[in-house]
Amino acid sequence: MQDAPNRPYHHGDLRRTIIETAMAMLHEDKGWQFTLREVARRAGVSHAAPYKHFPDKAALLAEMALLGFARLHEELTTAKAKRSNSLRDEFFAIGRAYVKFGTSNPGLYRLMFSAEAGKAVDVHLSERALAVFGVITELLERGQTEGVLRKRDVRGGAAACWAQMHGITMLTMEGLFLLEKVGPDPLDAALVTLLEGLENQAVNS
Amino acid sequence: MQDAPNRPYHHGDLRRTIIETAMAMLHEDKGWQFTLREVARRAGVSHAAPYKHFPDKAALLAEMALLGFARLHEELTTAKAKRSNSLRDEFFAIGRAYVKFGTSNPGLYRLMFSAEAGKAVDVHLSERALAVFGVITELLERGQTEGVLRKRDVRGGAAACWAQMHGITMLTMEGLFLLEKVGPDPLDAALVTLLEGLENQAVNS
DNA sequence: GCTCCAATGTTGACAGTGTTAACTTCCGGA
DNA sequence: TCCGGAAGTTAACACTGTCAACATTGGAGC
Repeated sequence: MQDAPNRPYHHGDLRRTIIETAMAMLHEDKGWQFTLREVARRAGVSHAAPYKHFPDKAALLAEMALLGFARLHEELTTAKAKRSNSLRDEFFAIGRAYVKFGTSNPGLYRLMFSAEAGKAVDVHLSERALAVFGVITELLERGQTEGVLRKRDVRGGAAACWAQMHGITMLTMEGLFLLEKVGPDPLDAALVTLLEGLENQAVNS
Repeated sequence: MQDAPNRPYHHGDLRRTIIETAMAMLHEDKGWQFTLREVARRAGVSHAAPYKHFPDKAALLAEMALLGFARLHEELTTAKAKRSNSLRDEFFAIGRAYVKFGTSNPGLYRLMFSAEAGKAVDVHLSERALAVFGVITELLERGQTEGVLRKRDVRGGAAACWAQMHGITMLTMEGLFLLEKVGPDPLDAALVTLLEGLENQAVNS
């Protein structure tokens, strides 16, 4: 069932095909726009076929956004696993992985934070999106118990981290971090500043 | 010429009318989308009339984005002027003003950072956009010479500030700063964290 | 094994969009 | 006075998202 390659059913499992095709188009067209009809065309079905699987274009977008959060979460956790040394290393690893995800998939990242309808809130309250947020929260908690970070409402700190990473990612994606404006390595500069705002000043090696 | 109120010419000065109408629509429809034809309709002209003043819809958008940067710059400088006390106060005043601008004009703010075409870079290199960035840079420089902020490449610090404010603004606008996730006052928490990352730790009252 | 249902896919249509070309109107300078 | 060109209009083109009516077909129940 999950292996039959050709056309096991009527067409094959559309739904998956549609999502994959749409993802691919999101990747190539940097404009992060794609049309439902074009997706259908590439999938080799008629223009109305997608409506048998998604009530709406917005529904497809929402599903793709969820998928995006899953992938982002995955990348963050693998980045975190790779170096389990100091908290500082972990912090930078996660930060860079986050930004890299955005710059590697600008269309998808955009989608995740627009959602083209009042649905944004729904998507971000989903389990998968919260998992991403959880990675940050967890890191902060660990830092506080270790005494490396100053003790404070973790949620506020997480908000700061999230906003900072999101901001850096968006501005980088858009190509707005121009050398004249922002110096040679704005990403690291921003991460360092953020980290030092979180750190416990007493513990300074 | 610049005062004739009724219909001095063929219709009046479209161009301005078009921009104003589009701005108004951007304000009401939270979807930050508007159609050129609807703009023309409201302006009382035919749907092709705007093309005598703008080669493209993108051109209109770009012009509106520029206008947005001018307004943002204005708000930041007035916020800065109001309290010229400590640098810390000024910092918070500017930060809050920035975020407030975004949340009060979500459609416009979105537009300023999307620009719907490769034109984003052009817009952000414009004089007006750079002026906004200059407000931040200036603040940091002042802080460094006063010794309140630690000495470092100002451009990096400005990048951090910009990213942080942009991130906070976007997430707030989108309604993603949900209490459960992020605590009671994420805006202040983020600003405090940012500021303390910039501060000189020796000078701590 | 046959029958019928419901899921899946197709065709054709509708309203609406951005954009362009051909046409009309009309102001201001020669 | 006349006329060029700017400003506005109309009509069309190729699209889009969405929906209703129709066709196909795989599998559940007899």
